[in-house]
Amino acid sequence: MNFRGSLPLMVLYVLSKGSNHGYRIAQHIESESDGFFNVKAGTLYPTLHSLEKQGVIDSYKDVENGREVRYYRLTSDGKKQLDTSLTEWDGHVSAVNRVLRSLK
Amino acid sequence: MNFRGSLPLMVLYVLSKGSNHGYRIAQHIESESDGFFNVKAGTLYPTLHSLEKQGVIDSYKDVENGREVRYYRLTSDGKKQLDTSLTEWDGHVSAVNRVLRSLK
DNA sequence: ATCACATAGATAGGGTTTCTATAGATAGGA
DNA sequence: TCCTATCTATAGAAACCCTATCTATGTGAT
Repeated sequence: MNFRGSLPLMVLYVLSKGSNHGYRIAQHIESESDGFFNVKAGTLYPTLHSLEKQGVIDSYKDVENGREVRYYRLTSDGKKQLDTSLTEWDGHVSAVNRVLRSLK
Repeated sequence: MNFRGSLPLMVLYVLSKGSNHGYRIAQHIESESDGFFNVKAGTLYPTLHSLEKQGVIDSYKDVENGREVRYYRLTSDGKKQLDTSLTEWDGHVSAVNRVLRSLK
């Protein structure tokens, strides 16, 4: 798929709009990107575990349609991290685009 | 530095404007990105070697100011690859941005 | 009732990318 | 002569992301 490091950023962003569980986060990223991203379970869950380990998200179990699911929630560190990551993403995109417009 | 996979794209782009040697490619990317990117030798040369192995660039030795330097040149496969990579980069950026504008 | 599919979560193992660190050589200016 | 900029290169490791595989439950169709 090649997320180029943008998956954690998108996950943090989605969670900043409300706690959610893995499967739904993946679906949301897929639908909002118009199918550009295909978030596989094997990519998503290690990413969620890593973000939790970093302390930018935490999790709790809840019941959804009679089934136990794990909800993820942005921590206050996660909010700061999201701001930083958004700025870094914009900086990266505009830097690449400057190079790709050079030498015209 | 975290190039997020954009270094090969920028290298191919720079070479599409004319053959060049490693050190100059790095300098160009650094200056045109206004210093956002710091292209270390240990990142650049493995990338160049990898692109050459893929056949999208080739190289030859030349003399520059009385010194032997290795020039890199885009192959015809490299031109196609550059087009593909540019399209993919634009697609990726707009897909991420769609997700980052969602749930507003 | 049972079969298929969507939902939900997880890990193993590997490949690619990028990093830091290190090495070596030459040209030009002080 | 020595220092700095130029120029190329590899080793080793960390980070990131992939595919593949596994388990389990709820729901709708047949």
